[in-house]
Parts: sequence; structure tokens; C-alpha cells
Amino acid sequence: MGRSGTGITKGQVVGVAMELADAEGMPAVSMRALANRLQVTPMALYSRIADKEELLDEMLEALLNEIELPDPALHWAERLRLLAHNARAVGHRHPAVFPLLLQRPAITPAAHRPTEVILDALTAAGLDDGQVLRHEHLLSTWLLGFVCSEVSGRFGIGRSPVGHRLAALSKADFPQHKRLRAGLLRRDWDTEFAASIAALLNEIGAAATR
Amino acid sequence: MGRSGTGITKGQVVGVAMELADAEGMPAVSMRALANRLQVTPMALYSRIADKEELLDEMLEALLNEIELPDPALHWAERLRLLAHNARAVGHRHPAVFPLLLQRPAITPAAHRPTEVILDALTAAGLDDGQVLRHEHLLSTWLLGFVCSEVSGRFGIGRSPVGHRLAALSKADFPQHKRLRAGLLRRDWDTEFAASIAALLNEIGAAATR
DNA sequence: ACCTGAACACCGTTCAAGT
DNA sequence: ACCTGAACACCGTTCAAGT
Repeated sequence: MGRSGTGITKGQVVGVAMELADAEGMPAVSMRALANRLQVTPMALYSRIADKEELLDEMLEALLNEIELPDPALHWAERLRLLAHNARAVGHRHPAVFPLLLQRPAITPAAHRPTEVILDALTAAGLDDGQVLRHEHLLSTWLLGFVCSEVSGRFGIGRSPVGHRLAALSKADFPQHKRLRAGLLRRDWDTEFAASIAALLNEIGAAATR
Repeated sequence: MGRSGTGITKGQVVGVAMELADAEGMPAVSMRALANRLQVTPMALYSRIADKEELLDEMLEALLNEIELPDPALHWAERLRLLAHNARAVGHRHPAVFPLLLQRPAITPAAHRPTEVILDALTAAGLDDGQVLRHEHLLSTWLLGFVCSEVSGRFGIGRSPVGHRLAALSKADFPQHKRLRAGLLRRDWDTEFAASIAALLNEIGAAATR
């Protein structure tokens, strides 16, 4: 089942795919490039992996397994805060791979493990079942959206810096952008991330006593 | 500038690209397929559009311009609710194109118009400048994450229905998934979307009086 | 000025042939 | 059983040639 002498394992294929994605981005992750790195014919990969779809699923799985889960003995709010920070750290480590989380359904146990942590913490917070489900959803969606935005350019400068972009907006149509210019120019995503978690934890606390 | 007799316009290229994306998904949107639909050589496109990157940017622009903005005379909470619903509607209309919003920076005025609405509504809600910026960010990130999740499969059944997936989880490691099984099986995204907006509007209201 | 055809350097994947 | 080479049906893009 894999490591027969000269043979290449599925794990190696996925490992090289992750390295390649980290180093050169998702477009560089081709079956042919992978084979090249592994000193093998492209077709040799197809004995370990059915097709490119399965490769992407395996990369997602590897990513999910890298998310460190918080100690269950901690306070529920602290567990949520830690989980969010750990997921974000994995996103920063694998910026090209992380967005796959929002692009394809993850159906393995690895995908459900962080969700279980959130469900458990929200239950401990005192929410009823309906609220637990809704807030799990709110929290994980925000988390994925935030990290994807960070790593894939939405918050980035793109082809023009923020200052330049703001200057291109007319004062008549964008008064708020003009008014908040200073704030828009000096954003700090670490602080913003922490503040958003705090806001969401507040809302959870409020919902628990409603 | 474009429509010289037999000539094809940039707008037509982008329009066909949107149709193709809606009908067959993003992978079907190739320069060659586009040229085919327009009864033209692939290279003829390069006089209207610099390269594929610009094509994707133009598709994003078209998508953003389809988001209907709410009447500024409405109450701030109602404006935010409407904007969120309108953006989601556009996502449902163009499920393959919408995720581009989380994959590339949008730097044109069209991209800033919904943001301006949010900034204005949050200011009207009584938040101070720092809170306006943070909550704009929280709200738009959640919104993009939610709609992307819906249209690109994260909430979907993927290759196995939810019930089947839940059955694969061990009771020992996933007690909350087991406990909340009934709730997980009958989720309704319309309701969930509305409930999450309500929760976020609550948090905004609370922050305003803090 | 605009469009074309041929070409280059890539893709994922199939299939028959070799060891 | 495993790997290979050749091939098929695609990509985005360049460039010289035609009108």
C-alpha cells in the first residue's frame, strides 16, 4: 500500500503539492509539475491518486489537520478565540491552499473536528440548540471569509495602493470613504481580527441571556 | 472605440463570459471558448482585452454593478438588511462568478459603492469611527463568506449527503454533532441568513450604546 | 488598423505497450 | 503490478503574415 522500494506514496504526492502551492501558488500545482518534482512520469501519479480533484481534496485534508485544537478544559470563549487564531495561522502558512475551504465541500472527519469544537463551546456558553447552530455558522463563515480575504488579496493593495484608490473616488459619491480616510489607511489586520472575535463573542454572550 | 461594423465590443466579450460562467462554470470560461461563441479567432479578443486577468476583473466589475443599492432614505438597519439580501441575490444569479470577490482585490469605484453604503449606515447607527471600520469589515466579510459557501459547495452536500456524513462520525469524538443531528439535517439557508443579519445588527446596536 | 494561421509552451488524462 | 511513451483534446499567448 504505497512505499514499495522505489515507489512514491500518496503522502509524498500531497506533501510536494503543498510545498509547490506554498512556494508558487495554486496555478503551479499541476500533475505534470508534481511528477517532475518527484522524478517520475505524470502517469505514475495516477496509481496513488485518482485525479486532480482527489489531489485537491487531499490538500484540503492536510490543511485541516494542521489546525491545532484548543484544550477542552479552557473557558468556552477562550477556546473559540484560540481556534480562530490557530485557523488563521494555518491560513498564513498556506495562503494558496486555504481558499479551497470556501471553494469545495469538505466531507471528511477532519473537516468536522473544528466544527465540533465550536458547537461544544457554544453549548457551554449557554445557547439553546437553534442558537448553537446559527452561531457556529456565523462564526465559521466569518472566519473563513476573513482569512481568505487576507491571503488572497481582497484586503491587499492589488495593483494600486489604498491611498491611490481612495483618491480616485469622488467626494460627492463617496463622502464616508473620504471622511474615514485616515482610518482606512492605517488598518491592522491582527487588531481587526481580535476586535471582530470580541464582537462576535459579545453577541454570543448576549444571545445566551436573551 | 469598439463597434466598427463587424467588430466585437469589450462589453460583448464580458457579457458572453458571464453567460458562459453561469451556464457551465468558471473552468469553461476560456479565451478560446469565448472566441468560439463570438465567431472569431481567439486572437481577435486581445484587441479588446489585454489578457485573461483583465477579463476576470471585468467580470467582477459587471457582478458588482448588478448589486442593487438600497434607498438612502431608509433606516440604517433596513439598508444593511437590503444590501445583504441584494448581494446574495446577485450571488445566486452568478454562482460561478461571485467567488471571484474573495479571490482578487477589486479596486474600482464599483467595488467601493456597497462599502460606502455600509459605512454610511453604520455611521447613522451611532458608531464611532473605529467601530464603523471594524463593523464594516465584519459585515462584508461574513456576507462574502456566506454567499461563497452557499454557491460553491461548502454548505452543499458534496459527494455525500449530510446524513451520510454525520453517520461516519464517531459518537466518542463528535458528541455535539450527534446531539444536534436533527438540527443539522434540516437547515434552511434563507432563515439562517436572515438570523445572522439580525444577530449582527444586534451587535451593532449594542456597540453603539457601549 | 484589424484579423488570421501557425506556432510555442503548457494543461489533464487515456491507452496500449513495455518491464 | 507498476511504470512508460505516445497521443488526444485542450489551455493562454506571441508573432509574422495577410487584408
